[in-house]
Amino acid sequence: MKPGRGCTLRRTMPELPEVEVVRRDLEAVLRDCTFSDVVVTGLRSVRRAETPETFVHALVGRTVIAVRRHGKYLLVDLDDGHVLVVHLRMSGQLRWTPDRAAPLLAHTHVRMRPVSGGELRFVDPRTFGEMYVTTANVPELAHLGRDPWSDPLAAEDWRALLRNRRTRIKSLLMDQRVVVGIGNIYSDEVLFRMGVRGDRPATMLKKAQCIVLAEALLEVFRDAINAGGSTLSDAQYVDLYGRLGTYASHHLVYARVGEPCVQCGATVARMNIGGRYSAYCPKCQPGTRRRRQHQ
DNA sequence: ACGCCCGCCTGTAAGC
DNA sequence: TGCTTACAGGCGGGCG
Repeated sequence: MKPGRGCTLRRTMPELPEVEVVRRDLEAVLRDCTFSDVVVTGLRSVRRAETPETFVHALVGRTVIAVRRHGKYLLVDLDDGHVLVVHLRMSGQLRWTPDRAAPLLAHTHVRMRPVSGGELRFVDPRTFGEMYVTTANVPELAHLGRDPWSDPLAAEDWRALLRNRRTRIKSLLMDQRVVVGIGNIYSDEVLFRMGVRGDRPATMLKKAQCIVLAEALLEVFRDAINAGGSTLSDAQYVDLYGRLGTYASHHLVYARVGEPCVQCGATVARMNIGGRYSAYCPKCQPGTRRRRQHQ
């Protein structure tokens, strides 16, 4: 029997705003640092490397030039032209401690030590996250689309992207080959502001809705970054220092299933789109012909 | 070529 | 109260 859970959508995985918050702190901490020592205890976190030693050797003695971000990927530029790529996926965290003797959190898989002291730790219970060192052009990320924060899309850009796309709009927003950084939380939040249900075909978006999309996405990202990102009840996402993000309290639909819509009072509902749950307001985000059968 | 769906994992909480 | 089990999620790869 299928359990009727009312409280889904409570998982936080870092999306663009959360990764940007981490990037800023990470750059402040790592810039001009030279790694003296790297300890790998979780093999899965460095699974792309031939061996853990390969990963370690690529980092030891290297100095960090800058820390960039593309979508949900962190890109740490090294002085030899290589790039340390970090993806937190579902449950990964980067944590900084000035004290190397500080107790390790459970699921600490990689520890990176700058000459100047302190320690950067990669913590990841589900081990979906990973890190690897690659060449400057980062071929692994060549298939990814534009970053809508560092390279914002205008309404016309969105129109061009959505044209002739039969994909459901939510799936398209979350398709990292099209634009990077948008996951379940921020796609739901933006779709609510657009007044569009996530299962509508992307190609059906009108010009006015594209204008809202362009504006709402930047506004939501800006507010989320300023709030330190979204941390939900699982407290899965925290920043480099373990601090929680407060943007979840500003969510209008995500993780609010069963609660009244802030705009119209209708009950926030959920639907499955491409195997992912989506929260939406049945009134503010009207569907097409189909009538809802229950409730 | 493009859409869709599985597998990877494990903490959590529903359900007994 | 305690045990079992379904489930969420991003992404890569395989399938249709």
